[in-house]
Amino acid sequence: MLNQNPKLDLMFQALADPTRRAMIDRLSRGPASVSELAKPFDMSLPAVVQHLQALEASGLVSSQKVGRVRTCQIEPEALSQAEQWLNERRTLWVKRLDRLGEYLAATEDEEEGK
Amino acid sequence: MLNQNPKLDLMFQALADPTRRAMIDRLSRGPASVSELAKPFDMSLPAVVQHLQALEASGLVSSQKVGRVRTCQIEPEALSQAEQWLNERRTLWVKRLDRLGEYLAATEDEEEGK
DNA sequence: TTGTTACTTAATTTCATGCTTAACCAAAAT
DNA sequence: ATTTTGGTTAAGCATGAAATTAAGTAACAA
Repeated sequence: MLNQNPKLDLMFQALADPTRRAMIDRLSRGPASVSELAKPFDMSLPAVVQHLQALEASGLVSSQKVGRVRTCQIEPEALSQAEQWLNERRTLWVKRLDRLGEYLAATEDEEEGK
Repeated sequence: MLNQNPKLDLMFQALADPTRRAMIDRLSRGPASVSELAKPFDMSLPAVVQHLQALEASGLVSSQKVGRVRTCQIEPEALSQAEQWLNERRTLWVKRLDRLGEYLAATEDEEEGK
């Protein structure tokens, strides 16, 4: 079938979870360690790390370990890809609506011209 | 802490499936009936309808039934909401990076001035 | 060197998702 | 009136995702 883009699957899947969106929200304000990221959540650390793995697998977040601390940050380019997918479809639709509107306006003018 | 916006859960969840994205892609080119939407997929009709229900539950797609034909279309406002969520976080991050860049440039100037 | 911090890995349980077939309904067509 | 078309409902099944606890490792601190 059309449009096999498995990276988008992983991105939107990652974004579907409120915990993971909250993590992205936190990271949009600056980098954070795993335990900083975990702090707001009432959830075990391994659970948080699994969410983080989903975010990294999707490419939305990256991380490096220095000493024993893993620091995470947003990958804006990946966010942008998801954003663009949505934007392209939406504007296609909207432009179609615009053309339809113009057509209707034109045919109304014809009616008036009779 | 959690779940400020459950509608976003449903939207991103809906977008995570390639079949459903292909449906949105199709609908971005204009409205379609259920069986038109189903045609490209090697999948039973009930399966297609279930995907459609996920799209409608999320608000990304709406439909009306006339006679025995259900016609579906995109809800651009919903697409836009998902788009905005991504855009806000990304631009927050990017602006932060810009400020950091300016700061670094400024401290380098100081070094040079010594 | 001993303990604490900051994760990491593994095993398990529970619940949701995506798909199927079968049966059903109601509008159109013949 | 009967059949076909377009869609709906229901039940069941296989898979995968989200969480848990328990146990382990490696860095750093006392």
